[in-house]
Parts: sequence; structure tokens; C-alpha cells
Amino acid sequence: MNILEKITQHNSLFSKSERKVAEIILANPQTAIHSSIATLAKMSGVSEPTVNRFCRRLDTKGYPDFKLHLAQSLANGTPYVNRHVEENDGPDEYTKKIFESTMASLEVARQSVDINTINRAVDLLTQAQKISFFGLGASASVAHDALNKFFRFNVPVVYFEDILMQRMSCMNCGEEDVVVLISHTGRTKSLVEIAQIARGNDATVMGITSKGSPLAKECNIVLSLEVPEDTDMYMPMASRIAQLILIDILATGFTLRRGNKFRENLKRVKDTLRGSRFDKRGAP
Amino acid sequence: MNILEKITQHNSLFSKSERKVAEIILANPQTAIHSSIATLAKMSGVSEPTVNRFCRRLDTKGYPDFKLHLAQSLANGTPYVNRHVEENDGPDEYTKKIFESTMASLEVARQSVDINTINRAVDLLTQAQKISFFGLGASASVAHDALNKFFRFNVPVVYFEDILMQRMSCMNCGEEDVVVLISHTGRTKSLVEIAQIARGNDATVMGITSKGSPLAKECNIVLSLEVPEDTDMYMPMASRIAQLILIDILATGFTLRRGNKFRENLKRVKDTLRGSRFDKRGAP
DNA sequence: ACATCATATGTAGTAAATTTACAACTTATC
DNA sequence: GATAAGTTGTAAATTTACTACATATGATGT
Repeated sequence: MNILEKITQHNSLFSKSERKVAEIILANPQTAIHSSIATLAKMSGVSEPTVNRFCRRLDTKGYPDFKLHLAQSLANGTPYVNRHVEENDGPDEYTKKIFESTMASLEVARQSVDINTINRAVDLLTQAQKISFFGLGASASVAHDALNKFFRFNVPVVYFEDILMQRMSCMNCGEEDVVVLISHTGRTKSLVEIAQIARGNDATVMGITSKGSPLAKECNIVLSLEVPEDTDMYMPMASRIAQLILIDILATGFTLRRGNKFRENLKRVKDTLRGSRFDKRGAP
Repeated sequence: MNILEKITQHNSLFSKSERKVAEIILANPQTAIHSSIATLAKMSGVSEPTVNRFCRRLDTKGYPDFKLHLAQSLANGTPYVNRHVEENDGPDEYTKKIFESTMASLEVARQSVDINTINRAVDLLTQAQKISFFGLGASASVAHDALNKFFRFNVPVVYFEDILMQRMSCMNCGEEDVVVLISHTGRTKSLVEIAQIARGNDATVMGITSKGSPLAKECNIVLSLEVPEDTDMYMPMASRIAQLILIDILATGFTLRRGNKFRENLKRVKDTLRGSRFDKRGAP
């Protein structure tokens, strides 16, 4: 992967002249990536083809390709890693760790989403007569956020925190309605019951939950996200954020499906807010 | 620094053909670094010199130098760029774009947080007798989420969506209380009024809002996050998620400050949920 | 020690890629 | 509608990288 390491490791496999090249590159790699093969050959005191052969020995296609690999190795990149916060971490450390862990989790989540399912979910949502969003605990705020987004679309949207209201609302659902249930674990009993009630009334049940969970089994369509568990703090963190992004994606798909005029309508909704705000200058 | 970011930002300075090149590169940067200038020109439907001019406009010496920069950006761990969703994007494209834009925004947000302010905020929160979280619109769900987190800490927490309840709640605040107000723009009139009421009652007002906004001016302490605006969809997206991460950070700081025994308490809270859930096997 | 083979290195020529110079074409402005 | 500023493309020049071949070096076996 890292070509600089590879050079040091492969050292014994190089020929005498190739080793000269290796030395020069290791000594000042920054210069190397900005040199032509001729310059580098002269610096190393060898011929151009030798440099080329050196590159090939490192499994690159040739000199330009080698430079690309070298440049990438030099890019001081620390990819995001899931690092747990520890007891003695100061504010700078835990802030950094939380940001990075979240981003690492999102990267994993990103790769786990199934586009076809998303597309089908958007289909169902656009055709729905009424959309309900329910979640409990940490997922309640996700449902809340979904309400906020879909409410702007001028579609009947329902959101309740109260499980009795949720149940009653599902009792009134019909074939044309979509019920979106949000739960990271998918093991919250009352939410599973709600899924059953909704399906009993022929509503389409969409689960934003983990694959194979009890809730998933009750759903017509499951949007699953694979998010590395953040068990350390006993609080859901990354999972919730991945769910929100999924909501964003669904909302975006929804608006795109509705076309241009619809988006102008969205702008109007936003403009309506103007009266409740101070204008941009900051004057009242 | 990151050349992909640079491309998106300089977009307006490009000419028509140069923009074509930009699009192709942003669409598949991995392919771009392995293409010759001729191939890339053909892919973009422009001439070779245009590609060259495109590179120069980005302050690189030429095409090979540009490729080097591009390779470094891609290796940098963050190939994330703020790209706007477009009308004809399919589900695969907008999903990708939303994930990447969000992550690009988080990267920017991460660099904009001020550790000292966070530390002071955690101080204030740990010392508070009562903590209130208020937000409106999209920020309501963030406040909701904060409630969920801090509620577990066995501290008196307050959260209302209703602005009258918010006002009344603030009327009852005292010197020992902290009121956290969440608003991306910081220009929501009623939230600014609430800040004034809270301060009138000697409460500590903490704003999660943008720097220099009307709301910020009314706060005792401002946690500002710089998040690239995502105006295309007329919906707040990245800002909200950055706010949530900030809540995570504050909550984490809070638990760390409280020490070990406290965290055992958190575990107990979580264990309490067990009764409401199906166990891990998935059996009822 | 010498012949033979294999490997390593360099030279020169070739092919490819990049850049430059200039001409044709758009687009904005008066 | 003429002129100027800016864009884009064509073709030639230049730089860069690669290939084929020749020479050199070194190892191995007789």
C-alpha cells in the first residue's frame, strides 16, 4: 500500500543501481515527485531505463504511475478511524475522537446502503397518501426530523412520541399509507407491535432498522444501515446520524421525483419563514 | 489544499468547457488520475489544451502536476466534496452525493470548533441545576435529541417545542440554570426573545448557532459551527448533523467530568430498557 | 583460470504525452 | 453591427517516458 514502506522492505530485491535510486527517493521524496525520470536518473547517477525498471519492480506501470503512488503515500492522510473515548481524554481529544469516529461510521454506513431498496422506498413514499414516522427513545428525534423534512412537501405527515397515539394512528391507516418505523436495534417491543398493527390495516411498513431484527421481519421494506456499534458510552451516537442522512436521502429522492415545479414550492415554504426571522443584516 | 474542494469552489471561475472537465473529474477522480490528458479531454468532450488550461487555473504547473495534487487529495482520507444534487441524478448518484457532502461539511465543521469554548460549556453544564434545550423547526429535533442524551444523566432536563412553554419555562429559570438554544441561522425571532427572557432571570444562556448572529449576541457562551451552507434543497441538512455531533461532544464531556461511578449509572439506565425489548436472539 | 550463461546497465532511437503558438470562433459592449 | 475580450480548437514543437538492442558485470561450472 504505502510505497515508501514497500521500497524499504524490497530493498534486498533491488539491484545495485536500483538501490541508488531507492536511496535518493527515500532521502527526498518530495523532490522526487516533482522530477522527471531524466532528472531523477541524473540525481541517482544511473540511466533512465534503470529508474523505469525500478518502478516496475514495485508493481507500478511505469514512472508516472510510480509518482502517483508516491504522491499518495506522501499525502499526510489519516483516514478516519473508530477510536473510543477514554477516561482521561481532554476536550481536544474527545472532540477529535467523536468527530472521527462518527465519520468513520458514516463511511461504513455509506457502503452498506442498498440503492435499489432506497429507490423502491422513494417510490412508495411518493405514492403514499399519508406518511407516518415513529420512533422511540433516541430514534424519536430522528422521526421528529423526518416530520420536519416531509412536512414541507405538503403531504399529510404524522408523527407521535406517545405509543398510544402511535397505535391509534396506525389503526386508522389504510392501503395507501406508509408507516416508517425507526429503531437502530429493531428490538423495541412496542414498535414491533405497531408494525403488526399497521400491516394488519394493509399499510406499507417501512423499517429503518437493522437487518434480520424482529422489527425488520414485520416490515414490507427494510432500509438497513450497517453502523459500527458505539457501545462505550451506552448512548446511540453514529447510528442516529446515519439514520438522519438516510432521511435526507429519502427526502431528496422524493423532491427529485416530484420534479421542478415542486421544488419552487419548497422555496416558497422557506420564504414563508422570513417573517419569523431577523434579516441577514442582523437588524431587528 | 484539497484540490477536489478547490474545484467545486472555483466552479464559477471556470469557462464552459473547463466546467465540463471539472464535472468529469469530480464524477470519477479515481479514473482521472490514471488517464492521459488526451483520454480525459475525449471523456470531457473538449480539446487537450483546454484540459491543460483547466489545470493551470487551479494553480498547478500543468496536467501531470495536477494529477499529483489530485492523487494526494484522494489519498488524504477525505475524498469528500460538497457536491450538489442535480435534477437528473439517479438514486445512486444522489445517495453518494448526500453522504459525501455531509462528510465534507463535517470535516469543515470539525476544524471550526473551538475547544476552549467546548470545555467551558461542559463546565457550565456540569454545574447546572437544570438544563433546558430549545430549538424550533429543524433545530427542534436537535434539542429533542439533546433531551434524550442528557436525560440519562439524571439531571433535571427540560425540552419544549411550544414557544409559549419555552417562554414560561425560562421565566422560572434562575442563576443556577443553563438554557441551551439551538438555531443554525441564529435569526429566529422568538428564540432570540427566549434568550433575553432567560438572561433576564440570570440563567446562563448557551447558543449553538452561528457566530455574530442576533441570537449569538444574546448568549453568555456561543458554540459556533462553521458548516458550508446547503442551500440547494432549501432544507437544512449538514448543519443539523454537525449540531448533533456537538451535542454528542457535550454529553461525552459531561460524563467524563462526572467520573467513573457515574458511567456505571448510565449502564444501569440502559439495562432498564431491556424489559421493553426483545432479546438479542430475536425471540419474543 | 577460462568459457558460458545469466543478469544488470546504459545508449540510442521511438513512441507517447504534454505544452506552446496561433488561428477561428463566441460573446459581450459600445 | 463593429470592435474588443475572452474561449476554444488545430497543429506543430518540445518534453518525457519507454523499447530494443548492445555492452558490461558477475556468477557458475569445467
